[in-house]
Amino acid sequence: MKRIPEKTIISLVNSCTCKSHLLQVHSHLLRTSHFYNPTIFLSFLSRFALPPLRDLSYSGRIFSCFPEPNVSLYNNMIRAHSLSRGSARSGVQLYQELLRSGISSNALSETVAKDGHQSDCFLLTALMDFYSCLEKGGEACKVFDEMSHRNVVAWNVLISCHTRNQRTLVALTLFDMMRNSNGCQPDDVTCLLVLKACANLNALEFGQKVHRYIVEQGLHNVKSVSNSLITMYSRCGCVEEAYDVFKKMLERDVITWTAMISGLASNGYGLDAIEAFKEMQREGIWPGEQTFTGLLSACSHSGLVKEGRMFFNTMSRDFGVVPNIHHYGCMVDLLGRAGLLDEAFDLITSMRIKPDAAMWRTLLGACRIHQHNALGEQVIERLVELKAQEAGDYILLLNIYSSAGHVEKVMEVRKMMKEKGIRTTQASSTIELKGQVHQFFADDISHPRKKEIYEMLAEINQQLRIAGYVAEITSEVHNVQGKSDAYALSYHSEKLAIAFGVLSTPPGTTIRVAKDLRICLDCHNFCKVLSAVYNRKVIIRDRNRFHHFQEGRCSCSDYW
DNA sequence: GTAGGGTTAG
Repeated sequence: MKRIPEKTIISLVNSCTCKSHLLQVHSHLLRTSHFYNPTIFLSFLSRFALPPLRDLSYSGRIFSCFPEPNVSLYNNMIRAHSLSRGSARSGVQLYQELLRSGISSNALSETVAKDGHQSDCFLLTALMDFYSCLEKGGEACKVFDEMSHRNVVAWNVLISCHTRNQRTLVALTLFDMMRNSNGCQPDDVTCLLVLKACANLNALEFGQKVHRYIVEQGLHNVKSVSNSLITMYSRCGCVEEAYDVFKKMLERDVITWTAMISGLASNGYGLDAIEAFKEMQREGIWPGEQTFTGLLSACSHSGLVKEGRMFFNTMSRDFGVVPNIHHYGCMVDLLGRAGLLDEAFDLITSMRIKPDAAMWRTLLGACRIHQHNALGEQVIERLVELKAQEAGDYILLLNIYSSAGHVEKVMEVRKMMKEKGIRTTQASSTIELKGQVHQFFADDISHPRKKEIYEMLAEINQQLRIAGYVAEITSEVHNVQGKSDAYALSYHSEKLAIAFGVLSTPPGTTIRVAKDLRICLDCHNFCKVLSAVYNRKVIIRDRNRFHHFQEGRCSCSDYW
């Protein structure tokens, strides 16, 4: 067979527009050993990685067929991938190849420098994102520090790297740094990244600052920025502000509506969420999978069993959205809270999807509300089978036994936890004052104003007792290794944060507290009575659920 | 061309 010249093959490869043609050329090359020519090989890689094919997994696979890839080839592979969207994600596979071949990931930076690409901004940002995906934030920072020219995308990649790797506070700092620098200023993408960080941190004041910047820069007409604002305000418990942004938008898409519906849902405005869903259809916007997650969670948060059932049963028929694990989870939550535990259990066992740990945990929470010991034990067994049981699950089981008065069973679980070496995580509550975040743990004595805080808490307790508040200490167990529960109960982290809030804000100011675990029944009652006695709105966010306390009432249909 | 908005149940 006549050997085809290299040039011809490359132009042939470049003219291929579909995968099957490329594969034909590929098999011909393998037969003639042409494939192992690095230049031809690279043209192949690029062809697969770039539009219109953009098949990164395939280019990864043919790359791993190459018998002796050298560092330069790896570098070019990253480059080929960097020229396509989602490059860094497939870069993870590439990284594993690198490790197997004995080249360290840091060598990539060196390679890029050696090959004279250090001024290539696109390649370096792709490299940063690549490190970020590998959770190697330090390496990403290093690349950023050594970049001679940083454009706004490089900053955004850095910010996204920190938010992705649980360093949300750093993301906020970077926003300030960018604004104070002489170089590029935050753009729409920077704003939505930072707003997401604010939403996670419950950092309302910082979020408001970003909002002001958005208006100053005229970015408020960018749809994605407005969508992020809606989420930020909702996640900080400010539905009115979220609705305000929503109302002012000139054009709303499915994401806008979903953000608004979910915001209303998590803040306890179930009926408004359903109303918004109907309005959305009147405006001719077609709902998506996530719209239904928001809608069903609205029903579960507000105890709307009939409505939830109706949406769940018709979503697939009327809107073509097949229920996924989140939808089923919302239904289990909805039925469980309503006390329909058997129905919830049947729903889980009848699903075509395999239930995950979170699903069983939802049911376990319902067993705890309705004190259903037998089912609770069964659910724990399922979690053990999944090897997914966590401290929080045993605490729930403890509370199920404890409120049913099964002292022996409580001791049994405690013993089991000790034997298995299960450690509980310490809960904390945060409160933002003048842009500064204060964190409290249970029985915390580390705050500089601890004396005033404890005195204020004692005074609050006294006032609330007069109003009829009785500390509930029998049914709630929170910390197995801790001191006596009665002691720990009166100094829960949220109570300390609230006392600090009452102490340091003028009368009538809303108190906003974020808690990382769930609020207990006693603290819930405490907040209810406090909102009436002190005439203050109290908003507690525990995980993703909001509790709005006002005039002695809470927005939730049940206590959590 | 590289970054990027809605869900994730307790």
